[in-house]
Amino acid sequence: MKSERPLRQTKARRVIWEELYGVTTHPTAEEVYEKVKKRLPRVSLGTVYRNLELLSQTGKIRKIEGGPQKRFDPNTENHYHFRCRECGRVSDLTLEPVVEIDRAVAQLTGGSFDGYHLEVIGLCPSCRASANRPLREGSKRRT
Amino acid sequence: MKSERPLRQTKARRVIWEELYGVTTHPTAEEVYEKVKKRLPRVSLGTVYRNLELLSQTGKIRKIEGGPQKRFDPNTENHYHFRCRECGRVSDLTLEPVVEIDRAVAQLTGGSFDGYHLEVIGLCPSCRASANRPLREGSKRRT
DNA sequence: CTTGCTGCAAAGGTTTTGCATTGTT
DNA sequence: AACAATGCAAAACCTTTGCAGCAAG
Repeated sequence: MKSERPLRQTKARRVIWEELYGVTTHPTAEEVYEKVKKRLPRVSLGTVYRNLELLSQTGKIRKIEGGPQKRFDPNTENHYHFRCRECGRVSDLTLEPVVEIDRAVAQLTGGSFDGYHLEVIGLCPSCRASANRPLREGSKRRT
Repeated sequence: MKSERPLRQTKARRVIWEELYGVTTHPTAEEVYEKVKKRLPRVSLGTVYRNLELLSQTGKIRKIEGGPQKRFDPNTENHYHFRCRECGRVSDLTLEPVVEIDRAVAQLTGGSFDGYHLEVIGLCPSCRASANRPLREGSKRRT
């Protein structure tokens, strides 16, 4: 059912993977691009997008949709996310998987589903702190 | 903390709400626009976007992010969604809220969060059916 | 009357894509 | 030598926004 591809090992691909591996910041494509560019100055944004897409299709990373930009997570294990409604940053919710979710979802879909995504929305500690100040300027930009 | 607005009752606003009320299809802004245009031919996409945003800010509808386009749901009660990885359509998962989720999330965030969204990814029955056919053509377009 | 709302169109931000060239296998 | 992958730039997509006129309160 699933055709396999050659998947050549190229410099760009390797560096993109290396820059993603181990980080817990869930960077956007743009952020990955900036990192990679420091090591491969001639890399293009398009290449970064193409590889992030490929990597997530082959299951090596996870694509996180839900905000204005897609984000990418090298951690493909079953875990949950917290998204700050103010700055847009995504962090991990490190709790052990709620077995009730898996059970309920499996029952509901008759067992046929690829996976699920649990995302909690709130104010991150940093933004909560600045929210208590008089706020001199509107905080609009998402980072 | 929350300033209230006048919120005038305009024709566009009312029709947008009426077209959304009661549907379970989680339409995109474009889809709402198409519906509304049949009753108000001069309505503009911008107006639809502005009102959908306003309606979700005032809590009358729910904004569903997660795909290439935002979708809108008149059902603001706590419920979960199923998204087809093929056609992109979103349907409701009608199970009673998994109390364990609320409990776990509350514990994890120290009780401070706005809400959460559980989205299951899989193949909808319709797309599963066509996936079993020889498939003459690639199915790319999201609807 | 006041000012929020609208239509229109232009701009904005993010992601995708066509094409000639380069790099892997 | 084949052909996947890249860089570059243009295009595609979805959403937001400025502005002048309209309309709800």
